[in-house]
Amino acid sequence: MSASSHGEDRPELAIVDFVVLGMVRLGARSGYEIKQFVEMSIRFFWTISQVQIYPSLKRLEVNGFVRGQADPRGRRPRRTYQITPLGERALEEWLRGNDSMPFELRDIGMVKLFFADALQPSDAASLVGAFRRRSEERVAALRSIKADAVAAEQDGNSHPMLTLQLGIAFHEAMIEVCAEYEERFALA
Amino acid sequence: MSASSHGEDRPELAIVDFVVLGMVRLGARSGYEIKQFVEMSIRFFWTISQVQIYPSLKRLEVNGFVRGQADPRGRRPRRTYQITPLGERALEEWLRGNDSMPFELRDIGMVKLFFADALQPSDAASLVGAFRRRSEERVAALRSIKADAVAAEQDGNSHPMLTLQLGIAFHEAMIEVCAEYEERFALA
DNA sequence: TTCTCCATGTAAGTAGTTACATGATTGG
DNA sequence: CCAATCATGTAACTACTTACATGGAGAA
Repeated sequence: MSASSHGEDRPELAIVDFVVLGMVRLGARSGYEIKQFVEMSIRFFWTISQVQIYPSLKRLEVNGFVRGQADPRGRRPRRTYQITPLGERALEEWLRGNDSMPFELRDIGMVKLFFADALQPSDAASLVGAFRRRSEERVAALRSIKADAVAAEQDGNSHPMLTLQLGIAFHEAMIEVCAEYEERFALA
Repeated sequence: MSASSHGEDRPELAIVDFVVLGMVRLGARSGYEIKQFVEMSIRFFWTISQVQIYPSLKRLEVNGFVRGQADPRGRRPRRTYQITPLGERALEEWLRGNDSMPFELRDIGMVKLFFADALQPSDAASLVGAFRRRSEERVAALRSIKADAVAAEQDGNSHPMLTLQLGIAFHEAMIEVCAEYEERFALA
């Protein structure tokens, strides 16, 4: 029943597992740090909740993709992880697999905009304004984490910067289209 | 426990219900047509599966937001729906509520790009290329449904056109950033 | 000592998907 | 008569979230 290419009894990995694996590769050690890394980087296009992380680390360990060891801070228990060569290969394989790159954008804001003709013109206009402002805030937030991307770049990881630029460009495009629309509406 | 403003025993509505309600308002009659409308319009930023639609229509009917009637085609059973004034108000209220417009973008493609430094440079480059091509295809797909947006516009619904332009601008921005990155990489 | 952060976990729920099943109608 | 489309449904599952619980460590 398992789709594992080895036909063994290892748990099948989900997307969250590759995200966790990728973050361990980038230096996140504990589950707690992984959550922080996600919040500082990919949260603009992917989120994971704290609850998902610990079972995920277990699955990765069972598969031999990470090695974990008890690493308490004083009397506070902690478990830290490192990626294994097997894990590196698994991550690469997942990244190369063109099987699973469906375009998947889910945005309630856009849905609301789509239906905005159900509103009074003034309410519709304020919805467009709210949408535009949301993107303005996001651009500011993205600009504020640029230093992290620069740091990653100097560490040999240039793609975080690429996704940062993509995010900024995305929201700038939203702002521009909204502004044009608002202008047209103001003239009418 | 129910958050219904009337404190009654009506089922709480989820996002999918407002999407269905909005589509009924735009003229989708049966569950089948609702699915088609979604595929022709908002599928680029929101999808719903066929399975969700029929329970959703029931919830909306219980709430009095749509009126349904048996409307068979020959011996094939069919149920068609219309939005009620109460439903119009509920939709407007949901659209106006600034409570639930969190930015929610979930894109595996971007996640893969973020982690692409784990790959050999050539593999990373082809991932960027695949990402760019995905957006190119999407722009073409969006351009091909422009006629529908124009038709909607002449029908008094101008916001579908706005979301279409947003989609096009979004992907054009992705293409541009990727192209720049690819150029830089090619020189290195 | 009290607040914030570090660190992990359980339980219960909501949302959404895939696979499958059924059967009528329409057009070539 | 055969394929595509119309039309609805059930069952089982995966993914993800929210709420809650616990407690040590470090700083003010």
